[in-house]
Amino acid sequence: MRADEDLATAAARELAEETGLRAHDPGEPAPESGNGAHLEQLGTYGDPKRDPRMRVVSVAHLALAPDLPAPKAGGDANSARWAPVETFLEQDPEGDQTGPLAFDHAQILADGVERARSKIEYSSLATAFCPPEFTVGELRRVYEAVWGVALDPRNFHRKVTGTPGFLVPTGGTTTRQGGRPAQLFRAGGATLLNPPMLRPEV
Amino acid sequence: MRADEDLATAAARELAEETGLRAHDPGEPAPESGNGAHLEQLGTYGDPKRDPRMRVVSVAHLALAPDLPAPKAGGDANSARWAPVETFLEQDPEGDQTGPLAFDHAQILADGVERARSKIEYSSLATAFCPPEFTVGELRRVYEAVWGVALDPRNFHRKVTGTPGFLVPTGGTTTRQGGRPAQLFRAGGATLLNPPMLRPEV
DNA sequence: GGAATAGTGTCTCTAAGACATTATTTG
DNA sequence: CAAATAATGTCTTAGAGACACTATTCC
Repeated sequence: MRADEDLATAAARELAEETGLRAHDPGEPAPESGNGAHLEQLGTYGDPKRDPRMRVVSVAHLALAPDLPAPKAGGDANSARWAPVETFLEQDPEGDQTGPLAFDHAQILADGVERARSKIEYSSLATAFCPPEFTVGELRRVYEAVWGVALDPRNFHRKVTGTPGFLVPTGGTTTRQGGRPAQLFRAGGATLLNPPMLRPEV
Repeated sequence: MRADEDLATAAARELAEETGLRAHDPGEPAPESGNGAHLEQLGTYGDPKRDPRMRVVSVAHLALAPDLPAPKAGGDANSARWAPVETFLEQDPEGDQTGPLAFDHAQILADGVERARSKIEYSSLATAFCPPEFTVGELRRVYEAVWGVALDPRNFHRKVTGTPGFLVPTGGTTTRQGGRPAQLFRAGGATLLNPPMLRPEV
């Protein structure tokens, strides 16, 4: 953090420096220009033994974004890259604790994934994973990817288009390959979904 | 924080020093002995201007407890006392920002209240406001107090007793003044309510 | 008996889950 | 036409909201 920075400002700056993603303020919808990432504070990790070298207190943040520009080398993280979360969250069959992430970062990542899974149930935040204009099918694939389940396309369509303020039709349609064109939507003003979209029980 | 303390440990120690409340680990049910407070991290506040005197980053915690022992003077907070949240969250009709709490503490308190209101929807955490054994009516009054609404006693009874793992009858009954004795329950093992108990829309 | 509180039952309506069908494009 | 994807419709059932009634205590 710099001397004149808020926590969220510092997180947005670091995110931009290492990934090129520009974050917009939470609560506001994604900007028209696209590439705007939703950024929110996740939690603070301060166990005195989490980094054996020295006492470090980390304020973790979670970003949701539709597009992933090539990460920029340099800055704090020379080896920044994108990877699926499963790469780092697989249960180690041996049971030992040597995962691919340092310190408690696997726990932080798991907390972030759970936050995302939980938040898209009760909010319209899944649209943060979509470009400014998107189809119902694209939004459904966001839910399916985040939750790791398959959803019924017909019930999903009925649910999201029936929730007031969730989706606003732009009038446009997609040109696709081998299929009926889909209506385009953008995120509506609603931030809280009522009733929520509960993930199916396992 | 002390050099060997986790964030939660330090918060629990400060809470005990100033209020006498003993916190138990989150995830675990309240201890039999009673007086155990649920404690969880709320969020971290680090705006460089939040305290004009110096740069302070505060990790706020939220505690839920059934009993409120007399706060102990001494320690950091000489004037510790219990008060209803409304005392500090009333909207100032004048519109100026001079509330009774210092710095951004009104915002932190508002965030904590919203966290509590939201969490008792999807979890069995409302039992943290109850003593080890309690009645359905007591649990209902917790919901009514936290949400600030009136709930239908009959629908509430049906809902909470019908949710598996939420309540476990102890067999005992209360002795009351002028009314049918109520069954006593303790918190069951379930932590997540499915389906959730959604607060009524306003 | 009357007041007070606890607990059960019934009806209605919303919404989710399962599933069939129609619509519109490309090749 | 076949294949692919989008969109709408129907039926069933779980569960929330509204409301009436019965049960058990103290006064």
